[in-house]
Amino acid sequence: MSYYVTTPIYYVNAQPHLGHAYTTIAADILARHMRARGEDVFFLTGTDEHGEPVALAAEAEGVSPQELADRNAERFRALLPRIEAEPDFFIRTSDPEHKRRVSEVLERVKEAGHVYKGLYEGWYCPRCADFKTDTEIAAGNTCPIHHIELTWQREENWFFRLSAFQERLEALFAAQPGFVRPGHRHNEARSFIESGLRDFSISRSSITWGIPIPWDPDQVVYVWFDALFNYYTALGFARPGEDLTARFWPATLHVMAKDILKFHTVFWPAMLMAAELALPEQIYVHGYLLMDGEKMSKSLGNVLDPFVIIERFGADALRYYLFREVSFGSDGSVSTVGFETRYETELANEYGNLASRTLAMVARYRDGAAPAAETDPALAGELGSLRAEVAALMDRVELTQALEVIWRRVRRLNRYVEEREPWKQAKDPDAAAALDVTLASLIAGLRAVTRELAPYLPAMAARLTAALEAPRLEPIAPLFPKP
RNA sequence: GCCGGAGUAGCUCAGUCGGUUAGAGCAGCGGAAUCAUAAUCCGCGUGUCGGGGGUUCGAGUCCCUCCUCCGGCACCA
Repeated sequence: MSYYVTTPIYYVNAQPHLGHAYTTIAADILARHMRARGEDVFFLTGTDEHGEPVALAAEAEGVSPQELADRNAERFRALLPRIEAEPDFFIRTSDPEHKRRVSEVLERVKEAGHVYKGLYEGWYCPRCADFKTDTEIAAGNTCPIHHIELTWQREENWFFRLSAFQERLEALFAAQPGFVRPGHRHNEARSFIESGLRDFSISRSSITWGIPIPWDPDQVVYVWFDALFNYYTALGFARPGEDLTARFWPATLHVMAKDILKFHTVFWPAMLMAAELALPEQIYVHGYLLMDGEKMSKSLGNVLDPFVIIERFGADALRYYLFREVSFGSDGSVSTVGFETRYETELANEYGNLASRTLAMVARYRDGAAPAAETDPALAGELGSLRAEVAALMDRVELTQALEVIWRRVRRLNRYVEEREPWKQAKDPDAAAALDVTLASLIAGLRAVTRELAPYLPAMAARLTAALEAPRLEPIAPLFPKP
C-alpha cells in the first residue's frame, strides 16, 4: 500500500522554531513507522516562498525575493537532519517545475468554469500594499502597522468559485466522518462550510513575487492557491525522470497545526474537486505546544529551545518528549523542567536502564550468549499484541497513545525483572533453565519495544538493536546518559 | 452574538456503547531488592468527577441550565 504523508510547506519569512519541528517530527514518525511496516512511503515537506511578506522583507533588506527565499529555505532544510527527519523530497514553491504545474492546473480549473473575473474591494494600506480585514483595522480607520489612514480600494482579481462546491463539500464531510481528525476539527470545518461558502480571490495584482496567472500575466497567483498544490506538484518532479503521481496520489495524510485548518479542510478539497483530482484520504490537525500554559513567545522568555535540548540530550529525546508529554491533537504545555523529568525517569531510568541491566546480565550470567529459550508465557501475550496495537493507533495518527501502549511494556519488563530475580536464579544451579527463560524473555521484550519505539527514537533504537543482534551481547554505553 | 471544545487527585491527564469500591503518570511518604545509568519493584489517595436541576434500577459518562477558560466565525502564506 502506498502511504503519502505531508507536512505543510513552511513560510520562509519565519525562522524555524519548535512548532515547525513538531509537525515535521510527527510526519517523520508516521513515515518511519509505515516504512517499517513495509508500506510504500513518500514523505514530503518543503517551503512556501511567494507572497507579500517575503517580497516586503526582501525589499527591506535590499535583496531579491528569490535571494531571501533561497537563504531562508536553507534554514528549514537544515532543520531536518537536526531533528532526524528524513523526508523523501523537499519542495520549494519557487521550483520551476512547481510553478509550471500550478499554471497547468489553474488553466484546467479555469477551463472547467471555476474561475471568473471579479472585484476585490476593501480597506487598503498603501504602505503594506495589502487589504485589511475588519479585525486588522486600528482605531480611526488606520493601519495597525503603519498608523496611516486606509483607503477604500478596489482591485480586479480572478476569483475561485468556492461557493459552487458547497454541496459537494457538505456531502464529503457527511460521508467521511474521519476525513478530518480529531473529530472536533472535523466538526469545526463542517460548521464553517455549513455557514456558507463565499468565492475567494486567487490572484493579486499588487505584487509580482509569485506565479503569473497564465492568461493574465499582470497578476500573480494568490499564495494559498499556489502553496496547497505543492502536495500534488511535488510528485511530478521529486524524482528526476520519474512521475510518482500515479503511485502516490492522492495523499494518504496531511499533517498540520490548527491555524491552517480552513485552508486544508475546505479550500483545498474544493480546489482539487475543481481540478478533477482525487482528494486526500485524511487530514490530521494537531494543536499548539504551549510554554507553561502560554503560547510560545520569545518576549515571554518561556521558549523551550529545541536546539539546546538536541545539543544536550539528542534529537531522540526531543522527539520522544514532544509526543509523550502532549497528547497529539490537543494543545499542551512543554517545559524544560518537564523535559528533564521525562528524560530522566522514562528514557534514562526505565528504558535506558532496562537495556543496561538486560545486557549486563546476559554478559555476566551467560557470557554474552543470548539463551535460546522461548519467551516466558507470562509475557508473550502482552508482547505479541504490541505490534498490532501500535499499528492500529498509528493508522489513526494517535502518536501519543501509541507511545503509551509501548511504554506500558517497558514498565512491564522492569517489573518482570523484579518478579524473576535473575540474580538469585544465577546463584542457584537448579534455576539455570529458568534464568535462560528470564534472559531470553527480556531480550525478546526489549526487541519488541525497541522496534516500536524506533520511529520516535531512530538513533538510540538503532544502537540498541545492533547491540541486541550482535553475536555476543555486551554492555553498551548508556543510551540516555544522565547529566 | 453564533458554533465548537474543555473544566476529573497537589501537578499533567485517561476514562470506549451509562453499570461493580473513579484510574494512570509525576511529585510526596514508607518498605523490599542489588542485575543495572543509586537505575528498579512493592505499599500508601476522605477527589463535592465546575455549580444546579432532570432522565434512569444506576450518570464523570445522556438531557436542560448556569459559571469559567480556550478556539473558530474567510482570503492572516
